[in-house]
Amino acid sequence: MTVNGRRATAADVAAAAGVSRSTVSYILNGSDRQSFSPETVARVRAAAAELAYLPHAAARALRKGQSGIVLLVLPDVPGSTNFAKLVAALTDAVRATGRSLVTLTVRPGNRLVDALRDISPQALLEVLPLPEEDSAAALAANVPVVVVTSSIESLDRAAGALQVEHLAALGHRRLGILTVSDAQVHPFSATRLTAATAAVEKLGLAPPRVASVTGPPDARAIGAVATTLRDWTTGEDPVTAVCCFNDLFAAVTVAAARSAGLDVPGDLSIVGMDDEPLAGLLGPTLTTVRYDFTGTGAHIRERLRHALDDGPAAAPISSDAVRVVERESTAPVGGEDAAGPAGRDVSPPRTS
Amino acid sequence: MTVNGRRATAADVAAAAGVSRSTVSYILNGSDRQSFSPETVARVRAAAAELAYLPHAAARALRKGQSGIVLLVLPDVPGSTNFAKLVAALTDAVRATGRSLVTLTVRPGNRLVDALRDISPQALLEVLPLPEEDSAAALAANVPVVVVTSSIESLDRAAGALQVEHLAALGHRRLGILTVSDAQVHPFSATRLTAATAAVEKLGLAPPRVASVTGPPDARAIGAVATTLRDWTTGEDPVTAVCCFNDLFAAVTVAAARSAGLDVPGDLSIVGMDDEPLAGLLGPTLTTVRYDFTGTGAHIRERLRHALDDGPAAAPISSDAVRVVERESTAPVGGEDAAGPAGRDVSPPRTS
DNA sequence: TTGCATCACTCACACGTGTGAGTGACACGT
DNA sequence: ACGTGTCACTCACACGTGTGAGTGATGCAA
Repeated sequence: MTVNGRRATAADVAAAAGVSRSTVSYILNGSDRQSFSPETVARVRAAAAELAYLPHAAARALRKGQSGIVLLVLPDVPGSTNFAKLVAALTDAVRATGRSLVTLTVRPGNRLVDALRDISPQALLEVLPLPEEDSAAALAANVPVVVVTSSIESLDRAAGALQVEHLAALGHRRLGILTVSDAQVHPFSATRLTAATAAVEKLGLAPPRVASVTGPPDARAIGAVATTLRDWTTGEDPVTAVCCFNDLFAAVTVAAARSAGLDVPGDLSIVGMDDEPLAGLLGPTLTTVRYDFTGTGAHIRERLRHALDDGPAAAPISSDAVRVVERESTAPVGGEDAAGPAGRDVSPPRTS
Repeated sequence: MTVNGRRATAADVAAAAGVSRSTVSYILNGSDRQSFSPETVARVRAAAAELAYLPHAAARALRKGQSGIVLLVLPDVPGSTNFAKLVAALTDAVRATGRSLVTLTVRPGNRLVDALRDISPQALLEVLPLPEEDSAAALAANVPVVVVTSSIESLDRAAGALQVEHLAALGHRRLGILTVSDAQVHPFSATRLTAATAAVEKLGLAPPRVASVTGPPDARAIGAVATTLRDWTTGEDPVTAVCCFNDLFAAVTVAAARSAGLDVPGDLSIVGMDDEPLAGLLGPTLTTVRYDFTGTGAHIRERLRHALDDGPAAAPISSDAVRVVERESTAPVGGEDAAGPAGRDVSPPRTS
């Protein structure tokens, strides 16, 4: 409610209830060091409700010395399922500590240091390394930075390994690994790549072929990948399966395979990552790796409590929150049927 | 820089420069009502830089009565390209008014009214209707709400019409329109649907068949759409082309057509919407409608200036920021070749 | 000298909270 | 009557800014 044009303050509530402003503050914040008669409490509560009183966040932050705002700094990446799922999990995690998570999209012309003049967060969550200038500003403003990337790392490691293990279980012995050179996602791509190569070694497979794609997943990329695939699949000891950085580039690889005259999964199995919604609707439907961020959310919650509320140090995160979604784009090595296994999650029903 | 454990304040800068705190404030804010000697200005600037002084956002907000924060309230929707592009455009638009945009993800257990205890935005941007409780809270907190949906509406209208016009230009006279019943996206789906039906009428086509899909784009949806397609394409005056709510459901429709024994685009042309990154990588690649939100950003900027800075009322938005991306899933009616036109944006190269 | 304007700067208040310290009234035990 | 303790509540400060009003010094015209 607004009282003569301005939003209601604690003083308005106090006046309406016939008590002092301190009384209002004590009652609404429920201090255990003060006591008030039940009828006063009721009167204050009623007045607050009547006026729809909401304490002014800036004033509260100034007085308490902490804002209750956790700022998630995101680069300006195109919408990805995993980021959306991650944001949802982090939102819940921050809420569970009694704070609020808001997201800042950092892009050219909108730097973190600009935003810090308008918002004073209690902590920063960063999922990708901040520009030097920005982390310096965070340091100067005395805002602790919690690096989410390190909490996801174990998931990425597990995911990279899962791709390889899945293909190895299907009998593939010679794999190709397709990574990307985009600097923005380098933390993820590097982790997945090293995990995949480590898994190859651990399983005793042949040394993998590795290639890196530059630029967006478009026609040019398809051409480039097609060239790579022709190279990989000719000669002796050809590659029979490819691990891709994500579902987008897996789709690129499918298209490239087609243009190179390779059947998927007959000649080449392809496994993606992230389980984008469209992955189950491609032809062939895409085998991929799906992330579950609920464990990550819990882990970040503990790390926040440690950093902000003097809680105990967070335990290492478990990495079993990642699993293969088996669809049509992978098949046992040497399998002559072009159909592949029926998709486990999504498959066109054959009902008449 | 932190001075004895706390972040530097204007008082620290003043002490370092040997002036009063007011002088620091006046110099750093560049008031034209006060004048200072050049050497004092230099000394203050140097001290501020030395201490990496950043004014406390909450204190500034409290004093000025406005926070400079614009809060974009987003529902918990899975990552979509259009939302990501929209957020980027809005970020720039808000920055152009000298404020900062942050995004709040509203989901069960994380209501706007909770967040408003931690953050006091100067304005709200809503892209989907807020729950009653939340808009009441915004009203009570005296925070103006700028409805983005209404600025996008003209784009949605143009997009819905474009789907129909594109198919009509290919000679299709009897269309199906596939919308969704998800309440969350109802503002968009409703606008696109009415625009499409209006375009059908305007072009003098046969009355369209309309169906609504419930639930996510999964196997169940494919089955349901397949049934619908069989109905639409049998009997006299069959449907030869379908407009879909977005690319996800267009992909569902492609899969459904395949399971119904229909060739795309030979028997049925399908046009999607949003130009998701994967749309150009499906088989067949998807003809779709692509949004450009730069005009929307400029419009929202003007509306913010009107609402917050006493600027003039914003002019109506132009709606030419939407265009068809022609790929393989649409073809002239009755065309017997299953290949369709070569994708204009993305097509697998046929080089050997 | 006096009056007045300009310059360079400082004083002091207000924004809306949260909270430690204080205060008057009352009850109770001695 | 008097000290002591509890109850119900209020006073007053501090958080860090932005800014209108004020102030002493200097210059300059009369």
